[in-house]
Amino acid sequence: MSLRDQMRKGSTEILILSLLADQPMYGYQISQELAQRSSGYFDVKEGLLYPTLHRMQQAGLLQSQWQETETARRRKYYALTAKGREVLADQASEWQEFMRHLQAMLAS
Amino acid sequence: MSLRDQMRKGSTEILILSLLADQPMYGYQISQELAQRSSGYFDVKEGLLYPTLHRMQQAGLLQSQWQETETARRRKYYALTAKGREVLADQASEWQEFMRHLQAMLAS
DNA sequence: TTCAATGCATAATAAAATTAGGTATTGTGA
DNA sequence: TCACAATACCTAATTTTATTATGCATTGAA
Repeated sequence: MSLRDQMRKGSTEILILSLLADQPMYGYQISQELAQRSSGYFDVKEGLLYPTLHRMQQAGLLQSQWQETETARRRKYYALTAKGREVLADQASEWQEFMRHLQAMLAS
Repeated sequence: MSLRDQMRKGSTEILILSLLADQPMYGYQISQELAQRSSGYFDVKEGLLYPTLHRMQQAGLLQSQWQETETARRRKYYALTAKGREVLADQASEWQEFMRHLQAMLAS
């Protein structure tokens, strides 16, 4: 595993939660948006994305809904639940705390 | 695994490298120093610490040396190698980049 | 008409964490 | 004195989260 891959461990959930706070999205769209908004930095592979979405739904953070498009291509849209919003707020402040501590350690 | 534990994934190496940049330390001291300097935030368990130190030495980032104390308690001191210093610089900037991107995603 | 892109998914494996144990010495309070 | 906490090293079994590699199906473009 590369250095960059390794340090991204654990950030997948907050990224997804953060994205979905804007609006519901489907899996493929989530991966595209993450890459686009980070200029390619965040690149969540499918083998990680879908299991993570399923796990988060199982945990009650997301709800999903199949939607048919005009072109008959099926998409499963995910949206934050109330619990998902709570967890987003919690995780965001936890990440801030983590980054603050890490910054301090790197600075000294 | 708790939320905090999860997000600390991948940060162990940079923390160790960063600490040892100051001075050589032995394993137990490393864990104590990390906890103390972060007011208890960073708490690297022994089951992670020692295998990590061994792996980093294997990778040529650290060199170690047994030292006997006046009380006959043995300590294995670890010090950064030249390669370890390079890797520290690399990882530090990678972490800065990661945090910058994550901040951006959380802000939007 | 083939091939890239879209869109979902799972399986096998790897890396890094956890908990739980083991060994041994030293310092301390009841 | 003597049990127990702290110091100091280590490994093993397991869990979590990542990777790569698949599979299936539809759509769009060269």
